[in-house]
Amino acid sequence: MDNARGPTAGSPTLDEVARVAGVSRATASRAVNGGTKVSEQAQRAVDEAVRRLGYVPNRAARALVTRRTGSVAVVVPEPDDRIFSDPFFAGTLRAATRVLGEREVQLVLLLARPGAEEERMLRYLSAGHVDGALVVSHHRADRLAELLPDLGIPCVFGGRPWSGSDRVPYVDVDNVAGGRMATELLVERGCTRIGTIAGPEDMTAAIDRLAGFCQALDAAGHPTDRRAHGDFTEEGGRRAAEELLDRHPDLDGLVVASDLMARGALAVAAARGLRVPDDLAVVGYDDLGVAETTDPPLTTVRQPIHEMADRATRLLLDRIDGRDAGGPYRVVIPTTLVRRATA
Amino acid sequence: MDNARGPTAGSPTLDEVARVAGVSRATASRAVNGGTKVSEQAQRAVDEAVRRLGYVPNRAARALVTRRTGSVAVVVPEPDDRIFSDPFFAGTLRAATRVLGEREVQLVLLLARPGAEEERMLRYLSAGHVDGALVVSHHRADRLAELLPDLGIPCVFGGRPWSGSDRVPYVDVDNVAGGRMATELLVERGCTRIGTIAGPEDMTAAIDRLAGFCQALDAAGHPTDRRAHGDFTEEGGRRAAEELLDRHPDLDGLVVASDLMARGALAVAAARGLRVPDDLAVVGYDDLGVAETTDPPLTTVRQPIHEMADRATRLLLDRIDGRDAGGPYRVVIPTTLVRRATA
DNA sequence: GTCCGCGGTGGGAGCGCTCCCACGCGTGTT
DNA sequence: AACACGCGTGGGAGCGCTCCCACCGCGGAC
Repeated sequence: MDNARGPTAGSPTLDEVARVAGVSRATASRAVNGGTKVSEQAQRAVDEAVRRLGYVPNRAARALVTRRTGSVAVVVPEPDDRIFSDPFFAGTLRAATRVLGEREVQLVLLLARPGAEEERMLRYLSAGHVDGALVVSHHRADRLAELLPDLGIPCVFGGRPWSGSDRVPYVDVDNVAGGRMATELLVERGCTRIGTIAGPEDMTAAIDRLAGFCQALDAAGHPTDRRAHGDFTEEGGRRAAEELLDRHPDLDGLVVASDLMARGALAVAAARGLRVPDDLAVVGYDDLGVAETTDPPLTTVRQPIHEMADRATRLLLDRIDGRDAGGPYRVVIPTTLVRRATA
Repeated sequence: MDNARGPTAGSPTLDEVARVAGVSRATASRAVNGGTKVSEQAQRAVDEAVRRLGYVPNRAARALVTRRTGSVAVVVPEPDDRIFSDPFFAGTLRAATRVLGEREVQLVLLLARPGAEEERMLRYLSAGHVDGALVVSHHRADRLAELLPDLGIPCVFGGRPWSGSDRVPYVDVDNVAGGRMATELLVERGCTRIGTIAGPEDMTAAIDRLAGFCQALDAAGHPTDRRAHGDFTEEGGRRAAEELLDRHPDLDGLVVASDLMARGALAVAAARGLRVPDDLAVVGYDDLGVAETTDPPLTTVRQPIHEMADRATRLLLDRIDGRDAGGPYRVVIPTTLVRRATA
């Protein structure tokens, strides 16, 4: 890369590449863009020129004519700080970064609090500044899943959206099955008084896990009314556990909708002198780092969020490229049970 | 917004706006871009046309001629998942989003693990795909602060970089003062056997806090060798506290470099039957949500990270606009002590 | 030998925008 | 009365790229 170059001071253009390679600009363009219909000789000459000049295509110029920006938005409609500590979000962002990076696609982060910012976000998306949107939405409040399909921009949801899930493609973890598996483990273990610390009632993941819990208990003929709700934080899990154990001191099994909440519950159990798993068997949910470090190590349901986000991103890319564009599309990734010491 | 428009199916162009407003494209352009030298009448006509057509400027076309992309990168050189749970990072991202949103500047997120991805990131940054970079870097490992200034792209660091801090503008919290304040509080309280749980030795924030700790103890004539290191996590704090209390069972004051670690330490103290603050006074660091919910509520040093990130982003924008471009620039934001129950 | 077809090529238009420059007009200065 | 100068304006070039289309040469089919 010798930066001392021709007439213009800035970065080299395709014209310069063409001149150095001794071909026309059109041929240089073809060669640069994965050369079909380019002779081997021309291809080599262009490659060499690109290397020598340190040529990098000008994104803006390309976008102007192709009407593609080469960037996608990751949309987070509700960025209270909690979203960052949410491993679901973190994992999604990581996987998305990787997949998009492979394709040289930019990741534009759009955080918007409900209200004015939400509107600006919609305007932004409809203005064609990005080629597509990956939405990491969680709560009932936002109506994004209803609005986005009408904007005419390809989008995919990471996690089933609260409403509009029939109109919008999404990739989700099989939370119903996950909740069921966790509960069945306790049933098989011989627990008969099984409760749950569920997640917030306005999040689909929480609803689904609770549904799985109920399915399993119904099938076993156990009652399903031993529940408390937490907010997916450790502190929330602690509070919910206190409440639940106050109401049902005879609990012998506990399904907790997140590992963080399970850690809080474990602390409460310890404080009350309950031995885990002998007096109280506990199953968590996530397996994203926390479960291995609890005391005792937590038996839990593993969410393959990395795989999920990977799939979601690729699905989005496919839709942007016009593949798979037929109708809504959904992928549900199976969960697995990871047995450790608490059940 | 009537989308049934003239000849072209796509979004309206400036030409159409000009035609509808009855002015030339040049005048329309001036009016759209914060009209200097535009008559009030023309301005009104253009505004009206923009409104009626739902005109949104084409970013690519604008970028092509202005040589400005209207986007900046937030660079995270080391995205192990922990970065996401790091409140420092979360706060930075939030504040940056807000400031950039005001100016309609895109936030492009660049996560790169050391190695091949790092190189791609540098190539990306030097290719002019973004107008500037806000680097949220923490560890000693990355050499970004040394490499970035030579790339000819405006950049600002959030948090003092490990090396190259003389060449690069940054905004940081005054961690030395913070560590000193925390320690002085314990000294004033009458503690004489004061220890610290410091952060990782390869992070400037941790080093600085430790330096402040030593300053205060030196000034008071107390020894500074009662230390252990943690990794800023609760579990790490727990381990460090065990180690420190094993070595120095007579400790009566403890300065902890993060609230999360302090929470772990608090648990250890409780397990050992130490009353806080009577037997052991504890001061944390961060005050970003955790400190309020510990038991007892944690006295801590508040990091105004939001303000920090806000300043950093504005500084970056200034440099991009050519203001303040003279030499390295640094801002250090003061910390404040928040007294609660542990000291 | 003529003609078609096809792989490879170059010319040129044009994507939507900004900005330079020249122009016309009214006002103030000499 | 002649000139300078400001402001608001429009014409036009050109940013760097892709893609359409015409072209050229060569092989095979007739």
